[in-house]
Amino acid sequence: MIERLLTDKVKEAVYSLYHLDADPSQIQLQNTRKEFDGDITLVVFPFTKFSRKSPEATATEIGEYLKLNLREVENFNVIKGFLNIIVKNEYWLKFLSENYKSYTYGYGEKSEKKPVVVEFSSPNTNKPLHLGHIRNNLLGFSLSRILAASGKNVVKVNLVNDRGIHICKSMLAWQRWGNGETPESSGMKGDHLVGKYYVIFDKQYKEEIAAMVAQGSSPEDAAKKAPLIIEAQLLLQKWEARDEATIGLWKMMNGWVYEGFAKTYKTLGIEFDKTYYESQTYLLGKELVEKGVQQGVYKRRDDGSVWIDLSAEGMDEKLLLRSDGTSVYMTQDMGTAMQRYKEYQPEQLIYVVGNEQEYHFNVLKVVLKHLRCEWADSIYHLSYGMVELPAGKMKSREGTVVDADDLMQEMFDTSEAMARELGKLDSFEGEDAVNLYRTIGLGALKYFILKVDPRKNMLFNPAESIDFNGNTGPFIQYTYARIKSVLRKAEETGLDVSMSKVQDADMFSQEKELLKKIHDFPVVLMQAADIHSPAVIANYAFELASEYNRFYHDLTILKEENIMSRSLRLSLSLFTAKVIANALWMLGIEVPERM
RNA sequence: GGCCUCGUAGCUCAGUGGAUAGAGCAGCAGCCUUCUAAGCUGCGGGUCAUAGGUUCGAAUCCUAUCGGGGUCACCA
Repeated sequence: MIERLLTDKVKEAVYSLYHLDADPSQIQLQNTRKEFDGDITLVVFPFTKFSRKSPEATATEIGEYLKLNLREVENFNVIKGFLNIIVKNEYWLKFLSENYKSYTYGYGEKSEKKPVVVEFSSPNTNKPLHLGHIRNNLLGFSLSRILAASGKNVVKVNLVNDRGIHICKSMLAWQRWGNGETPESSGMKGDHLVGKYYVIFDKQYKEEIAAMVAQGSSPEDAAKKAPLIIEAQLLLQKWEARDEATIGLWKMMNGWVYEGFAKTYKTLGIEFDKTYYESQTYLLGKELVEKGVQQGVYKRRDDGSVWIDLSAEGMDEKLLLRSDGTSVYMTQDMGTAMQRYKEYQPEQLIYVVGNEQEYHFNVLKVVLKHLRCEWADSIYHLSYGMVELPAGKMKSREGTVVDADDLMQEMFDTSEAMARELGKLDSFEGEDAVNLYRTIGLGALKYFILKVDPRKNMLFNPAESIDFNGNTGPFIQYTYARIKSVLRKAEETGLDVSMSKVQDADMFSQEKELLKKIHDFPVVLMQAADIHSPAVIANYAFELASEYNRFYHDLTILKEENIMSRSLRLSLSLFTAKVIANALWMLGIEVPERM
C-alpha cells in the first residue's frame, strides 16, 4: 500500500529535516481532491511547529525529500499547507496487474482467534415482522458479513422471544374467538394469523377497560383488573407450571409463527448459525443474581426482591429479581450473556438492538462488572435508530406498521412493473424474469435501509416508493451487470482481458480515478468493521459504481485500437466488477449477471 | 426534570479536525446509428439549528440555548 510507504517516508523525512519524531497521528494522508493535481495529499501544518518555517516551505522540503527517496513518487506540488504527491503510473499499473484477478481483494486475513458473536433479529412470536425488524435483520446480517470479510470468525445467533404474557394474550384470544382457525383453514401466513389474535386481544381488552372506567374504576385499576388480563396471567402461570393443554396450544401457535418467520427470513435472504429460545433460557441468570447477593454486590430487600445500586455509576437502582423470585429482562440477559461467554469465549459479543435499549445494555455491562466478569467489556451494543413514517413512529396498535412481507411484495411488484416498462424482461423467460425483478426489488430495499448510518433515525415514506434510479441498489447492480456484459463481449470477440501486455500504458484521469477508488477498498472495509457500519460499505459501493459509469461513458473499452489501453480497461472493468460484487455481498445484495 | 442522541440544499442522506461543504431525488436544459439510457453531461438551489469558545484551521471538538427522538417499570 502506497499509504504505508508514504507514512514511513514522511516520518523519516521529518526526522532527517527537523530531527524530531513525528507522531503517527500527525501524518495525515488523504486522497487529493479532484480539482488539484496529484494523487495523495499530506497535510503539513502539524510540522510547521518543528520546521519553524512557512507551510509552503515545509511542504516543499518534505516533497523534495520524498521525491528523492521514494521510488513511487513521480513529483509533487504545494498549495498552501498541502503537499500534493503524484504517484508514478508504474505503481498504479503494478497494483492493478497484481490484484485485478483476486476474488478477495481487501479482505482481512482470516484469523483463527476467538469468534465474534452477533445477535440480531430476536423476534417476538406474537406478531409478524415489520419494517423495524427489517432494519435490524439487515444490519445484523450485513455486519456479520463485513466482520467475516475483515477476517473475523463470526457466529450469527438469534434469540427468539417465545414466552411471556404477550404470547399468552394471542393464545387466549385464539381460544376464545378463533373457532379453531389455522393457517391452512384461513390461508393466512402463520405469523400473520397469530398477530391477528394479538390485535383482537388488545381490542377486547381495551373495551373491557373502557366499560370498567364507565362504571367508575380508575383507568390504572381497570387495566390491572380487567378479566381478560387476569385470565392471560392465569394462562402464563399454567404455562410455567407446564400444564399440558397450555403447552400444547403454545407449541401449536408458535409452530405457525416459526413457519411464517422462516418464509420471511428466506425471502429477505437472512440466516443464522444458531437459534436460541427464551423459553429455554429465561431461568438462566438467577444463580448469577444469587451469587451477587452472597458476594454482597447486590442487595436483597425485605420483600425478597434483589436490587443493585448504580448511583456510583450515575445510574439509578435497578431491579434484578422480583419479590416473588421470578426473573426480569435484566436477569435473563445476564444469564444469556454468561451462557454465550462460556460457550464461545468470544472476542466480542455484539447485540443488534434498537437504541431504546441503550440504557439497558449500559446497565447490563455494569451489573456484570460488579460480579467481576471482566469480559463484560467485550459486549458491544449496535444501537440503531428507529424507522419513522411521515406521521411519526410506527405503532402496531394503531395499525401504522409497515409489514415486512407486504413491503417486500410491493418492492417485487414495483420492480416488475418498472422492468417491464423498460423492456428489461424481454430477454428473460419464466423463472429467470421472476428472479431478476426479485433480485432488483430486494436490492433496492436493502440498499435503501443500509445506506443510512445505523445510529440515526431514518424516514420511510410509503407513499413515495423506494427509488430504482440514482443512489440506489439497482444502480449498483446495473453497473455490475453492464460490466459483465462488456466482459462477455470481449470474450466473444477474443479480446485479451489480461494485463500481460501492459507495462507502460497511458492512463486517463477517469481510469485513474476508478483505480484509486478500488485501491481504497481495504481501508474502507477496515473502517466499516471498526465502527460496525454497513453504511460505510453501501456508500462506498455507490461511489465506485458512479466512478465506473463515468469511466464507461468517457472511454470506449472494446473499440480501443491500442492493445495496451484495451487490456488495461478490460482488466480494470473486471477488477471493478469483483469489488462491487464483494461490497454488495457484504450488504446481502445479490448481483445479476444481466439486467 | 436527569441522562443519551440527532439537527447539513425543497425532500432523503454522505461528509466527524484540513483546501471553494457533496451525492441522489424533485425542477430546468442537452445526450440513444457506439460495449445496456435503471445511464451520462450541464444549470439553479446552503446562515452546516443558534450563540460563544478551543486552534494555523471547526459542519466535525468543548460550553450554553432552541427544536426533534429515546430513556429513566416488580414490561420485554
